[in-house]
Amino acid sequence: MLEFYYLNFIMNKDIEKKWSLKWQKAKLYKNSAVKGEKFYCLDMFPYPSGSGLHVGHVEGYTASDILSRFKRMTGYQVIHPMGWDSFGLPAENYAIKTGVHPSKTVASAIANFSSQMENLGLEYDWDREVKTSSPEYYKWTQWLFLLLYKNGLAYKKKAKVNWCEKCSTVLANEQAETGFCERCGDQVIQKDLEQWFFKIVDFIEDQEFQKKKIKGLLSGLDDIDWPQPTKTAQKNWIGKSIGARVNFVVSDGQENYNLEVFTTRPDTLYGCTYMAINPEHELIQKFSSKIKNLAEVSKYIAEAKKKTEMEKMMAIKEKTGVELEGIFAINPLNNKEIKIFVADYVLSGYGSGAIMAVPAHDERDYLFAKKYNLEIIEVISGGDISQEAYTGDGRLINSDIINGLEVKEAQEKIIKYLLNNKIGQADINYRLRDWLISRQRYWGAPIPIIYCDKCGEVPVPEKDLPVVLPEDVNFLPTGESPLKHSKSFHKVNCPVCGKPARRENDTMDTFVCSSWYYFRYLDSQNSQIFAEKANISQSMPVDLYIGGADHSVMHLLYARFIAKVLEKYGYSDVNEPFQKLRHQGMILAEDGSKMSKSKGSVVNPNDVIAEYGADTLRLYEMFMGPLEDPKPWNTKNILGVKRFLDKIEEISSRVFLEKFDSNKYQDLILELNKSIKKVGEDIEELKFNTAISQLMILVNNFSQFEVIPKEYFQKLILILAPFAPFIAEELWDRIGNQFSVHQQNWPTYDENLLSSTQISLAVQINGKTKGVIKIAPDLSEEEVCRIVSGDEKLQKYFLNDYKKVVWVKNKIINFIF
RNA sequence: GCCGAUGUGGUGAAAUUGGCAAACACGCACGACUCAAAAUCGUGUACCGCAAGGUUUGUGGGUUCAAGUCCCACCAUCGGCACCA
Repeated sequence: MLEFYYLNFIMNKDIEKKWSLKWQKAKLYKNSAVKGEKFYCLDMFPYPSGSGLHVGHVEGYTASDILSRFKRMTGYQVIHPMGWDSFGLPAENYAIKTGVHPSKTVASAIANFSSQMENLGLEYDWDREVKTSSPEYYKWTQWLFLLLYKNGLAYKKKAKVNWCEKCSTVLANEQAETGFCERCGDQVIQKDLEQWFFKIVDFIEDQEFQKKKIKGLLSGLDDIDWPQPTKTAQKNWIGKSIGARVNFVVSDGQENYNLEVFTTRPDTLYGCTYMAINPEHELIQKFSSKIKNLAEVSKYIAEAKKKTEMEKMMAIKEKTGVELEGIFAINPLNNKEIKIFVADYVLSGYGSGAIMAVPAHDERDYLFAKKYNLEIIEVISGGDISQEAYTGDGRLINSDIINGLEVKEAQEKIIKYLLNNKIGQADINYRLRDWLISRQRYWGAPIPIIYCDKCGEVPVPEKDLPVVLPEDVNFLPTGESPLKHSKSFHKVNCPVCGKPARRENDTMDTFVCSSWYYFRYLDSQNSQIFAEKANISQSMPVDLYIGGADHSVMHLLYARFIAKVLEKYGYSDVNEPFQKLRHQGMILAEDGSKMSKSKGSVVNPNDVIAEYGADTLRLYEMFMGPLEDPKPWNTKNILGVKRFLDKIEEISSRVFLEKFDSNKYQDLILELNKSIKKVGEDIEELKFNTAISQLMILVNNFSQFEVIPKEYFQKLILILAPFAPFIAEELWDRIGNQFSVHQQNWPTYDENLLSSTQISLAVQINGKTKGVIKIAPDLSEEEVCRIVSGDEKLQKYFLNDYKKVVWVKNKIINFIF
């Protein structure tokens, strides 16, 4: 008993510290010496925040850690790196609040994160570590920018951007979705600014370049093993619409103007009864002198501009607009004059910013037409347009040349007609826009462009990279880029003519930094190139990428885009960077809601480690449920896995070496073999919860024996090792084995033993299970029938003859009466 | 509104992918050890019933010898998107 307490005492902290020091010294996880197939296991690298690792990080990182360890034990050369997504707004905002320079807060956060990771026993290869805010890293982020720039994929244009007054910065569409700044919650307004864009739209479809076929962002999705919802989210985000462009003539009776509109329903063109343009459309300027009610129109436009996203959302049911009196449009099919409205339900960034409205067959146009008493012409039969718009299929009516056709045929015929008469053509539109990458912020990678009075926009020569982020910057937001006022930063001469020039003030979106980091891991020290192509060929693609579902769209889409750019220009030969992707589900508070600071329901992994130890935390999080499901935290349940580990430790004191009679251990041997198989298979499929329950069953088996042969116990320790690396190492040591358990091979199991074991077969009468019989595997139907009819308990069911037997070998026998 | 996911005991969950529903844990109850408590160990624990037996995977229908699993309709919860013509 005394010994037992002693064991418990030295568990946890002491052994954890002891072994992690030893592991570090031994550089256990460097795989350079190992032969065998590569396995690239990638975690989404964290943003090193001041609050440290979250239990959600622990979940994903433990999962990849278990798999990496298992893969290494089964002979793979595992690449399992970690790094820091250390540029970005949070560090800068924190700096603004406290006055402490971001480089300092980031450095201490990284120190904290890495020590937490070490405490958790995560086996990263720290020689590969990258930090996006270090000049050695962002040099290559800038190089990447230049690669895109040189190939016409990075360009500058004036654009309406989402602007947050409080943060004094441009926000990506994704960061301003609600109409309020994602970071500070302030209202987002629209502002016209010169901005840098990456041409992501060019990579939506497949392309050919120098006889190479580059698969696009859409078709590439077919080749990868990702959660279907994530693929669908990407597809929807890209938002491909197939339709036609139609030429409308806009006129005031004298002067004509050609206006093309995009539609997915060219078949409904005869039902077009008005046209609507967005409030910023150039048509208004063009005809300003001809619009009779210009004052009213201007007022509407001004109001529309002021609308918050919130009000716009409310307006989904209540459409507004103003007719442009004095001008009209002509439907090119029937030359009918139709009214033109300015309406804010028409988006400026999509298509040409103008629509042909078909109230009978479009819900939005229907609402608008009802409100303003506009004509509604039914052109597709099948609905009741006195009640609502009909968007389904049917035969065309009131449509001259396409009357009687089905929707699909009508579309084809109309497109042909448009083309023949030069009034339109087939067209495709995407919801995805080019990627706005400039930020008027300090804590990011500077955009490597120089402006010269004489030579204009000049890219920084590659030899001058990195363009170092200056330290002498007042990073308090002023409405302009903080870099604008750094003297040292702008002390530069034009690389072309040598005259004094100025640098670009903007920095890059942090998503640019995180779009290529998985390449850098493969050659993190290289100062000549972002990553040697040979290294890339050898190690890419990533075999498993684990990270939160919150990155389903942005990060993953941008990373795929950049990978495709690198492939196109010959720097890599992978098209899809992440072969398999899995998300860890969100860990919720005990009551099933999101963990929140204000409610005080956030669980700090440090506390759990302090109380129960790292192995317990790892095991608990993996035992909670399926990796991908959202799961509520339950402090009580931690005890279950804690007891399980204590039990193993207790058993270890009963391990002995002497000769033994294996016949006494038949059941244990069988369970051990079963477990080696099942745990291995479950890890491979990321089903850690069931792997652990099998380990528990096995341990319960062990605990029934007074004395336990070392041979068996050490196999248990081996299959436990990926889950609970500290305790496994400690017990491996205690039973007298050489350091380290983490350098051993995964044990093998006896397939013959498993397949020759008796199985239990369900016996059903009329489809209901009435009993179970134990039989040898692979018995025939006749033999099983004989056994069943001889079975005492089942005999009573066989008073009459049965009509039919359903026999599924090794599974079930069903007698139908 | 649209898209997606989920729904199984008091709780977290499992179910070889159409073949014994509730494995493994938590909790609870009772018992052992203890002066006592904690810890630990043992037994029980889906529901109804003393039992034989019957019922049960959000609801209603269907396919099948057999449905938690497949099909149809509906309901609830969670997550994402926001007028993309």
